[in-house]
Amino acid sequence: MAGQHTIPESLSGISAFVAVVQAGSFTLAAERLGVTKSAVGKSINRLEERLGVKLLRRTTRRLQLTFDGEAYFQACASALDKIAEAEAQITPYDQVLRGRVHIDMPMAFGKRVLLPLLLELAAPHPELALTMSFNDATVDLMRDEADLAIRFGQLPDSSHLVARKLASQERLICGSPGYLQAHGVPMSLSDLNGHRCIVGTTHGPPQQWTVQERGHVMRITPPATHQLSDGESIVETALAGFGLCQMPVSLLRSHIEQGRLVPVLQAHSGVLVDVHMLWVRQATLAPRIRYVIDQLMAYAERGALG
Amino acid sequence: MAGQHTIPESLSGISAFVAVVQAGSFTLAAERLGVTKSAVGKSINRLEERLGVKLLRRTTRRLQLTFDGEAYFQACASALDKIAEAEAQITPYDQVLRGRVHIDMPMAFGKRVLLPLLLELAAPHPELALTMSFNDATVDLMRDEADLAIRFGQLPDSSHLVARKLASQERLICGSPGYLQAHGVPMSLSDLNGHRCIVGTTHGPPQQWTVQERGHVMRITPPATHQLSDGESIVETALAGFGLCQMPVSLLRSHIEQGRLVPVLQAHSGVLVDVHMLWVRQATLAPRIRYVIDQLMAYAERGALG
DNA sequence: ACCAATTGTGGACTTAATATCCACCAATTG
DNA sequence: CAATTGGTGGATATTAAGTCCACAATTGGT
Repeated sequence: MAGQHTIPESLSGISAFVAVVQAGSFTLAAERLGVTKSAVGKSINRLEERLGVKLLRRTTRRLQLTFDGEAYFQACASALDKIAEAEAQITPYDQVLRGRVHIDMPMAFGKRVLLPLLLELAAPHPELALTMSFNDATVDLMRDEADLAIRFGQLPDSSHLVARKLASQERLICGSPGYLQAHGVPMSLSDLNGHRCIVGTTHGPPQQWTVQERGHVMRITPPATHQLSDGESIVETALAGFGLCQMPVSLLRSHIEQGRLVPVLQAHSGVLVDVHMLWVRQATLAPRIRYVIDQLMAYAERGALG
Repeated sequence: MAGQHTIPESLSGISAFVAVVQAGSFTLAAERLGVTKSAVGKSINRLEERLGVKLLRRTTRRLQLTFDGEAYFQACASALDKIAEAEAQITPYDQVLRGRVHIDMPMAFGKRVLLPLLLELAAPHPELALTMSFNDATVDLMRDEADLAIRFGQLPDSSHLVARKLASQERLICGSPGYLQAHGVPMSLSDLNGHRCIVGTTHGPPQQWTVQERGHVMRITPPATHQLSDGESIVETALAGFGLCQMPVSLLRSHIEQGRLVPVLQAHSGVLVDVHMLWVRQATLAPRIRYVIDQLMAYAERGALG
């Protein structure tokens, strides 16, 4: 975002300078930094020369900041402070990641897409244990129930949650060839009223479908022949020829490729729904959780969740 | 003030890291930093190794910050920004200081004490010209009248002025031997009522004297036989035997040492008055002014203004 | 008032960090 | 499918930084 002007010419000497001011003497500063006083002196000389001003007035017994030194010190000290704080917050990955991470996922997407990836990322760390729960409830406050949640669609925006987008999924409306032969292929959204539709339940996958008409995204309520609380079962039901369903493309792709399901109303689908990863905002996240987050982000970047 | 925890282990690699994130690629960052991409890569590897976490996910074509990298970058970028800003504010002393600096000083103190020092500090810089004006007015708003003012006593606290203490001066009450022989030596503060006193004027040196009684500092108004607007003339008048005066010790020392003036009421004097240097707060002070400030502070530190 | 201790400086040398140069691999693009 | 672009890694070179002295200056103790 910002240009390159935000990078100082060099940072060498700054540590020494701040240390000296804080210590009040070259000798003590040198001790704290674990170098000789000579080294400290030269560092500061170099810094002063680079900046073109004197920073410290040295009178053998007492150190005093010059006019410029004062201002420069204020800036540097608080800057270093900030960096030190950031470094302190970083808990290095243990050589061995250990412990348990609980991930809560949508039923179908979780089993089909995420589960193999999670097993793969955990494999190199024998002491890393995973708890994977499958849950299609759109709202899950994960009160100590999970470390990580993956959710489709719009998010409950609460300030104590962190959300990261993993991918965008297209939702498709489709039905089995047998069903479409028997009931006809819908050509417009209003045609849906003559169809059998398989939808979710109140606390499970959405009961409404998201579609677009001439670029406008809208939600419609199709005639709900069957209601199911489990996304995977919805697909199964559609496969068995009991009606149309709208589901993320990742759950349908293999079936479509093998001709067991046929997309319909393609002009009205193509609406993207985001997949997010959520976790509770906290000062320091356990390394094992950070690891899982990072790896999932890496998979997402590679398009493995598409 | 603060401990040594405020200094990060090392700053090396941080510039490179921030540059890479801002540039969005190793190659572009390397170009901006004026080094090879290899160097940048290694810098960041070292940094990651030191911190024990990966900061960047490198996928050959696209860079992405890791969880830790994100947090670390925020801290580092704003820290470097602050340092860069501080460095930008520093105008290096020109090799040759040039221009004019106007210093306004108390009459007597300025002529006796400051003038030689100012001439001395200006000597190495042939192109540095000084304007020195002498003024005993206690309040001087120096509206473009001077770059620097030196003042005794309490300050007009205005937020757009910067004040730096140069020294503490003792004020002594004294009279000439002749006067004291004629009028007697005062032994208590109340004795002053029977004496002839030489004081300042409303817009010149103080009309009141500052004394202490059993540790309490108080201001008294002595019977003002003569009023003079010029501190130096006050001393002259006392020397001539016309009464007692209270003046800073630096203006009296030589006279006392030579026996031309004798301190009285020593138990009640010894009240310190601070000497301050004042200038108008501004973002960037001209180097020549900063130089004069710094040098005067240096003299003060050495006790040359005592 | 002096001696001793402490503190910053500077020069010659040494060490260690860091950059370069090159070849290589991986991913994208026309 | 070459050609181009972007990151990595090893061997080598270079430069930056630190050490180790001896020294000068200042101060505190007795």
